[in-house]
Amino acid sequence: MPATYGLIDGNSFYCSAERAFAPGLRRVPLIVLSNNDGCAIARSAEAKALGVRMGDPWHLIRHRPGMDSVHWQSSNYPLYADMSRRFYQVVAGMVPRVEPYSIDEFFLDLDLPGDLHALCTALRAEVLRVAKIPTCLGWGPTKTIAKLANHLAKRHPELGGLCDLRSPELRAAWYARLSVGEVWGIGGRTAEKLRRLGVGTIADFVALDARDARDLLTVVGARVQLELRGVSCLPLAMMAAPRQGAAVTRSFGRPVTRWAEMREAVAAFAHRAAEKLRAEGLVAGHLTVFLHTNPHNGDPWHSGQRAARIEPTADSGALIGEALRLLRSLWQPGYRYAKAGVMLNDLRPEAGQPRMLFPTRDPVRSARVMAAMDAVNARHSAGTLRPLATGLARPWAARAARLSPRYTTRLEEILVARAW
DNA sequence: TCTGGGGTCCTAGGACCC
DNA sequence: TCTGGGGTCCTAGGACCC
Repeated sequence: MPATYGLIDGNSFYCSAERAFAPGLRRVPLIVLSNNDGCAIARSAEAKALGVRMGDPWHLIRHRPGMDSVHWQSSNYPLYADMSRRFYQVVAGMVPRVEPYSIDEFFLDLDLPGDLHALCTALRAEVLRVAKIPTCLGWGPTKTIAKLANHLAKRHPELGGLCDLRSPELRAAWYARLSVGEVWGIGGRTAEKLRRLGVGTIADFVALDARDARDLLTVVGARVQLELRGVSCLPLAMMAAPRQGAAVTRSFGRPVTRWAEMREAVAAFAHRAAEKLRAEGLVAGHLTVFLHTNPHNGDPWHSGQRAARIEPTADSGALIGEALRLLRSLWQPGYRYAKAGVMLNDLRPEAGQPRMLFPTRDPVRSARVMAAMDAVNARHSAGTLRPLATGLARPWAARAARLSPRYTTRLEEILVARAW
């Protein structure tokens, strides 16, 4: 187990990714909106200074004073995924043991010889130079402390983007000043529960009797407490754990009221989920479909969810068929549906699946058809070939009014971008 | 008019089974 | 008066994370 864990993450990662290819965005307050151009999910420092908060619905705050200087972008996940890959390559080139934690964060084993401060400074500079992503880096004896150190590096610019929490004395000083809700794994609900019991700071929480921590917050909270005390419970996992599920869920660009539209949307979600499975060589033995109306706008509420065990498969047609069968039992006309989704679970490797005694389709033929479709879509672009059930016009598709070009993965979009 | 998507883990009651 | 226990699966929801 490493003696020192590090955490490096990108500052306002999606904003930084947008700015990497659009110098004109570098000096303006910038936000990136969630799917459907809904909420602010990334804000540049300038946008934060203007009071845009994480998760603010843009349509509710855009008319506030000062907001007209804020530039917004639709989210562009292929771009961010590619920027993340570049970020990772730089990090992995300088640190031997790296755990990808999220699209913009990596845990590091910093149990390395030499001047740690100098290494971390060089790492940040190299990520900025090569991947064009500004970062912060924190480190300490456990992952939870590294996460806290990273949080401090971000919150306190005077630290120069770096924060070393290896010293117990330094940690104690910060613990006394910081709210327990700032700890990784202690969310708003838990922080409020603790506050009502007189546990306000991290120092209060660390001083809590271990049995009380466990009784109050289960094993999860007990582990957080141990980690904050400097006892490492969370190892570095360089290999990603096998995924347990694959979900495709979307808010619609406008309310869906017609069965034909809902059927097409759910078929498209099932097809996309099937593509995710095939990309990883997995099949699913369990499928869930859900739908619901808008919980925010006063529309009559209706929601439903239905699941079924299925013959393990990654075949788009088979999964669409199962999804639509479940959807039919959920559909109630007369409602304005805002969102639906398909979730696949009980995933396992396709290879080595036992042969069904009475298969309902020819598995060899299915695999050939899917492989051919995936190959065409990889060579041309996603959605070039797809099951007809997923619809042509797609009136339910999410809004994305200001999508940046996929600078790093689509040559034709760069050419369009240059013509701007 | 417009309020994200995709994960993980945990809990709880009811149905059903042996 | 006393009315089993343990397992799985289902639906639903809560909490947390990015």
